[in-house]
Formats: sequence, C-alpha cells, structure tokens
Amino acid sequence: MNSRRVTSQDVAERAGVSRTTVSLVLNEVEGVQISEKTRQRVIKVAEEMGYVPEAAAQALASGRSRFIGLVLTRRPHQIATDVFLTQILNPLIEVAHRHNMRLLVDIVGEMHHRETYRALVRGRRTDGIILSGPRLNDRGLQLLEIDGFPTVLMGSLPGTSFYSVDVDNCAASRAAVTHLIRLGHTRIGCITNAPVSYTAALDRLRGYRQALEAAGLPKDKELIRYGDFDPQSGYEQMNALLTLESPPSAVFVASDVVAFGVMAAIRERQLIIPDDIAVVGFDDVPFARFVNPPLTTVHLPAADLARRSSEILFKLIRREQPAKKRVLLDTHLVVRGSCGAGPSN
Amino acid sequence: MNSRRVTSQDVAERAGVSRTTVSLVLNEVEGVQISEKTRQRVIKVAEEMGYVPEAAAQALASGRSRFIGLVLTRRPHQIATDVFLTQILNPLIEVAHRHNMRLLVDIVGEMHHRETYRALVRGRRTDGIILSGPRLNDRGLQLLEIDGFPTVLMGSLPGTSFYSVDVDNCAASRAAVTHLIRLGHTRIGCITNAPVSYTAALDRLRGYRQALEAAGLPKDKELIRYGDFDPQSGYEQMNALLTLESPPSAVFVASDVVAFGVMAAIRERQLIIPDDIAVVGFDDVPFARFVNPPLTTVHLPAADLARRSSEILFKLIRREQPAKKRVLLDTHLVVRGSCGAGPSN
DNA sequence: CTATATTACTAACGCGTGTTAGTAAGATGG
DNA sequence: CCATCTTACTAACACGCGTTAGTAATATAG
Repeated sequence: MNSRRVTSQDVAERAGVSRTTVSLVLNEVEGVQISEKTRQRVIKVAEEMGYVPEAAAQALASGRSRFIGLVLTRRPHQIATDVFLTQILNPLIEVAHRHNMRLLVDIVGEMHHRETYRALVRGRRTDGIILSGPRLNDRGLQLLEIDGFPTVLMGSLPGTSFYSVDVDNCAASRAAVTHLIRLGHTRIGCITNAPVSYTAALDRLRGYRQALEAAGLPKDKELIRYGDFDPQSGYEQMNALLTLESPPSAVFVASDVVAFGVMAAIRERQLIIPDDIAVVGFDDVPFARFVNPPLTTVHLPAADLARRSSEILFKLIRREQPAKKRVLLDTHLVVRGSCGAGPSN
Repeated sequence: MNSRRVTSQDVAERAGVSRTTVSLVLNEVEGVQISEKTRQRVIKVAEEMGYVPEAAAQALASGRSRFIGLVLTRRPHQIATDVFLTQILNPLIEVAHRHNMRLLVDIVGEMHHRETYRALVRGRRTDGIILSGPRLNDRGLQLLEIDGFPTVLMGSLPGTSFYSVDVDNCAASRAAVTHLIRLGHTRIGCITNAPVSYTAALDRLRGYRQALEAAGLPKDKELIRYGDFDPQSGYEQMNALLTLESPPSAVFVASDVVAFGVMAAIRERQLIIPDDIAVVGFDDVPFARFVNPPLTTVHLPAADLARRSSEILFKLIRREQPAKKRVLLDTHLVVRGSCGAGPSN
C-alpha cells in the first residue's frame, strides 16, 4: 500500500549512527554514554520519520511481550452481566500503560484450561496474568504454579502459593447478615453469587452461616439457594424461596447483580421491599444505589483490587519480591433502603 | 527455573526431520507434500515435548500478530458502568479464538489518540481493530484511514470510509418517542446517552426531534438534556427537568444506564413511574427488565453487533472484500412497565 | 612520555519462527 | 536407457530488534 515500514536501521542511517545507538537512545538504557548531541539528533530523526518499533521484534529480542493478561474464569454467557469486570478494566489498563504495557483479555471456559494457559504462558503471549474469580477445580492452574509464572489472583484459592488480592468475603457477609439479625430478622435466606466451586461464593456462604450461628439462629438448609452470576438466576432462586411453606423475612444475596433478579421476583408477588422482605446485596456495583429501593450492600473496592493486583504483578514481572503474599482490602456495609434501616427511598 | 523452553528445533531433532518440516506440519500448510507417517510423528513428538510456538517469533516472521484490538473511545471513568462492553466482550473473544487469535483491549482517552493508534497499528501490535463508540472529533482516526488499516466501527462516523456495523439509532429512537406520543404524551423530555460528539448520541437525539416534528409537537429546547454514560448524569439531568416550570410527562432516555439514574431522581421526588412520568430507555441492557418498574426500551443486539463486526474484521485482515461497507442491524422496542403501556410490574 | 581510564560509540550475535527456492530419490513415459 | 515428473523433504534467508563485547579516540595520572 504505502511505502515500507520504518525500521531502526532507517533511523540509524538517517541520523548517521549505528542501529545500536538508536536502540540505546530510544530505550533510555542506563549507564551508557551517549553524547547529548547525538541523543537529541536520534530522537529528532526518529520522530520525523515516524518510527515506531515493531512489538513482535522487541518481544522476541527482549523476551518480554509487554502484555499482561486478564483471565476470566467464568462461563461465557455470564460475562455479559459482569459489572465487576467493567470496574476493573480501566484501572488495569491505566496501570499497564504506566508501565508501557497493554492488556490482553481472555476467557477460560469450563474446558480448555490447560490449552489457554499454555498458549498465554508458554507461548509467551503475556509477561504475567491476573486471574479473576478463581475456581477451586481449575486444574490448569497447576501449570502456572509449577512454572513459577508471574500470576496474581483477584480472589483467593486456598492451598496454592499464588499471590492474591482479595477482601475478607466471609467476614463481610457475616457483617451483612448480622446487620439483618440486628434488625430483628430470624428467618434469613441466602442466595449465593455463584456455584460454590468459586471460592468467593463459598466464603460468602460461610459468613452467612457464621452469623446465624453466632446469633444462635437455626440453620435451615432450604433457605440456602445457589445463584449463578446473573439476575435471572436470582429471579429463579428467589421464587423458590418464596414458594417455601415458611418463606424468609429477609434475604442475603451475595451479589448485587443476582439481587436485581431477586428484587424483581419479590415485586412480582406484590411484596414490598423491605417491609415484607428485606434484601441485602454484595459488591456495591454502581447501579446499587439507583435501584428501587436502593440496595443495602457490602461495598467491594473493585478498582482498588485491580490496582493492587496489577502493582503486585508488575513487581513479580520485574522479579522483585512483593511485600505480602496475600493482601486483604477493607469492605464496609453500605446501608440504603432495601434492608429497612436506611432512608426509605 | 525449569529447563530451557522447547523450540521447534528441539522437536525437529527429536523427530528426525528439519525445522521446516515441523513448521509445515504444525501449521497445516496447504499444498505441501509430507508423508502421513512423518506428519503423525512430528505431531506426536511436539505433543510429547509440550511444544508451544513462541508468539513473538511467529508474529515477527509472519507479519501477523494474531491480535485484534478492541479500542474504547470513552473517558476512563465511564467504562465502569458500561454494560454494553461486557455484552460484546465474550462474542469478540469467541470469534477471535475461532480464528486462533486473541483480544487486546485498549482505551483511548481525550488526548493521546495518535499515540495509541500508532502503538497499536504501526507497532504491529494488532492485525486489525474494532472501534467502539467513535467520536466525531477523533483526529487520530485519520491515521487509520490513511494507512488502510483493517478497521471496523461499531457505530457510525459519517464522512469516513470505514466499514461499520451499527443500528439505525435515529429510526430506533424515533420509534421509541413515537410510542410515547401514541400514549398521549405531548410534552416529552429527552436525555441523551452521551455528549453529542459521539455519533450515536447525535443520531438518537435526531430521532427524538423527528418524532416530535412528525407529530406536530412543539420542540422545546429546555426539554433536551445531555447525559454522560453513567446513572449519575441521568440523575442530575432528570433533576434539572423536574425543576422546570412545566416538567415533561414523559422522558426518552437514550441509554438504559443513564435511565437508571433518571428513575432514581423521579422516585426521590415521590413521583410514580409511569403514572406521573413515563420513561423509555435505549439499549435493553440485561438489567432493564429487572428494575422497578421494568424498563421499556429499544433493544440493541449487542452480541450480534460484536459478532458481525469481528467477522467483517477478519475478512479485512485476510484481504477479502466484505459484502457491504455498512451493516445495519434491526432494533425493536421492548414494551415493559415504565412507559405505562406494558404490564404494570 | 607512557600507562591507564574514560567517553562515545559500533560489529555482530541471538531471539524462534515462516517461507522460498532447491535437491535427492524414486516413479513414469517414450 | 534417458528425460521428465512427482514425492518428500531441507538449506538458508528474512523478520526487526536487544544486547554484549569490543574498539578507537581522547583525557588523565604517574
């Protein structure tokens, strides 16, 4: 189409220096003596010629792809309602750009774990990966652990040696459920955010159980239902709870997005939130305060999780030793209308 | 750490063939004669040794990065509530995988247009890019157009030669507003989804105007307000409409996400949707049917937009001629409760 | 005045693959 | 029996860069 691409060789010739010099100047290599005059000339010529180094060649020569991978371990159709994802995307890209890197996003479904990880890691497509929402039964992860590949979990995976950034899901949901108990509820349902093979789902369920136990409330198994990331699952599981002989007077839903479906199911039966049934969510997605009634929920510092994860990852990539193996960020309960204790609107 | 990486050379030696043969076999190059025996042996040895070709080397040698870029042209903080993004992500990754490619996600902010495009295009980081939500004033785009770089717009940008996949935003919002007019509303407000420098925002506003005109209704400038992607902006702009001397009896909000904020503002003033004020949204995001009341909205086939865009992109990358320069997908109005014409709940 | 240090560079190798042009061995045709 | 064709490969170059080891010229020290 248009002329050939401009290589560092072209810049070198035009500037009257060697290709090495061009490389040294443009990469700002430390501890190399280049006269200021030459340096400026190279920079100017490169600029004039519109020189942009070829990523593949750089990667091959340097052994670094300048990509970080965001790996999502969910079933594909559940990505569509994943508001957490949108919240972490920008922080991740921003931090990556600061390190002159870019972001690769990939999904690893039920199958093909190993293949995906291999392509990303052994194929050197990424210098490090951030794993969102790890699953207990993800066998492909061993591959990463064995390779000692720079990896950070956003979430937790007990029994592994990965660095991780997470919140204390168990304590957070315990606090949320305790809040409902203090409001006088004794029959409290729980709808998880996801199947319990996801560690976060299991922890949040554990917090619910602990709260009941601490309050000496009976633990009724039929009050526990399992959501699956999206509102539809919440809608269905709430309907199941509502058709119980003795339905709960409050529900703890371990995901705001699932809670949206829960609220719809409650309304459809002409029941009033929070008067007939109180609802508490988890995540504090940006929409939580705009729904009707505004959702009481556990605030999850999504952007911070992303930033901290990527910072640790970049340390690992640079072969530095991050301070802590496991970072836990704070959560807090945001009381709004849906639990009956906040402003009614 | 562990031993050296396995190269095609290693595979070749172990299989007793040349590196060329390994490459030809594993890439399934057409029109090359390799005996079935050798072929199987190479495949088996490669498998046994866990050979994964190095992406950078492949890219350098072949001139193709095997990456497609999804470029988002929004202000960073607005990505956090972008539900459209989550809906297109999976389809894009899926189609990419089918072509043995991966997805790079990047954000180009207000500034740095040219730099980002240059890094992505001239640096050969991607083989083609999909541009979501193009802006009229994006000057960096000329760079792509001039280079003839494989590019597909999800959206429209008049006066450019890009391939594009979009819906007829103008007609769709005209239909939505006409629906409100048929329900008897004569004073209808409009809150855009974004600043009108985004082409979609302008088109949706035009549809609103056309509907009023067609019905012979007066066009009151103070009834038009400008949203900015997130619920908060809707909340604020709706408050502005509500404090008007003579507020509208219905609002067309050109984005569901913005509409969520609008609905909250209406409720805060103890007004009832749709009785006091009818609301119609745009996009039909997955949450639209779960809010209270369920949102009447224009259905945007997000996943289809993504699939069609990526299919066209892959044709461009293969230097094939796509059938049409401009694909328009169908929309339809989904009538729910918020406009007063659907099921009240 | 010679030995050493410093400055300012460059030659050349290596990264791991795709791909073209070529070759040797056997098959086929006259 | 020779010429041509097919089969089944391989040698060697190219991709564009990072980087190490080295060099020539000049400055400094003894």
